[in-house]
Amino acid sequence: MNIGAVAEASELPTKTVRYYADIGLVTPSGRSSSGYRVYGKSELRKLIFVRRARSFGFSVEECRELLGLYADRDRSSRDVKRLAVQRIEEIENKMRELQSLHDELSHLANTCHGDDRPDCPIISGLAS
Amino acid sequence: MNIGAVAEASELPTKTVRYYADIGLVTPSGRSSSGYRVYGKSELRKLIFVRRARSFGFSVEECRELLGLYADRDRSSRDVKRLAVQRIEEIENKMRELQSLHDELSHLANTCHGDDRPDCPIISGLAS
DNA sequence: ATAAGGTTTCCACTTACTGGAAGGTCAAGG
DNA sequence: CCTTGACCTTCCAGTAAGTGGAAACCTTAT
Repeated sequence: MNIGAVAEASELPTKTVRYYADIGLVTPSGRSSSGYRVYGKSELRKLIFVRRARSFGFSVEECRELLGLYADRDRSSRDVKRLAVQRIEEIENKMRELQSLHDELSHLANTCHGDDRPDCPIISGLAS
Repeated sequence: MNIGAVAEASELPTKTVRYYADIGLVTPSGRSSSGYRVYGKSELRKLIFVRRARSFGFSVEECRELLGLYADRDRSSRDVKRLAVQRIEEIENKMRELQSLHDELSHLANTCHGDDRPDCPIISGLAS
């Protein structure tokens, strides 16, 4: 598989696949005679894994760690669970923050008449 | 006020205040004879405004726009409300995403025994 | 043979700062 | 008067995770 094919199969932009190769996160299995990156099934699986893990909010470095655990099936699941639980807590914090942001902002927006008058509770709310 | 004072008063890092000056978001009212940035009450108000708007998720460029509206009290509140409503929708989208992320991830974490056994549903869940 | 499209490398740009180095300034204490 | 320490200046570099573009090479089809 060339980079375009593996990019499509993994649902990642070509640029991103190349970037992952550059940073050594998922390296191609080899190069063609003309220098094209060549990927196999196992790299494809890793790329899909990374895409999903990234969408779960794992950082690239965490993906690297996860990929290490993934590759080494002798590792305990404890390490993996630790990472996941940490992520869950971060997500919960982020959601709480967003909730209060949302509440404050919609309160302001609701009290704003949104017409041509210059008075705006959003502006004064932010300023106060 | 020197930069340290205005930074403390606005609850922003000095570096950030300097950065805002560099990008022309909040420029000091002048410079002292020795080249120190000098800030007045009006700049302090703007910095506080920006800090709050940033904490609401407005980008720096949106802050610039907001600051323009803020400065020009003849502007209608429609423009401001438009920005705010847009932000609220983005926040709601983000929260929905986070919610499904959270649900999926906690499902995986809950089914993971988290012991020394190498089998891990999180890993296989991400891989599938 | 040529055109289209895929691939290569390299470099710059993005967001919103943050850290650090080298050096100038200011106020207080000895 | 001198020094010390806190504060200030500019400039350079780096962060995360890519994205965009340019110039040139490769492959495939017509």
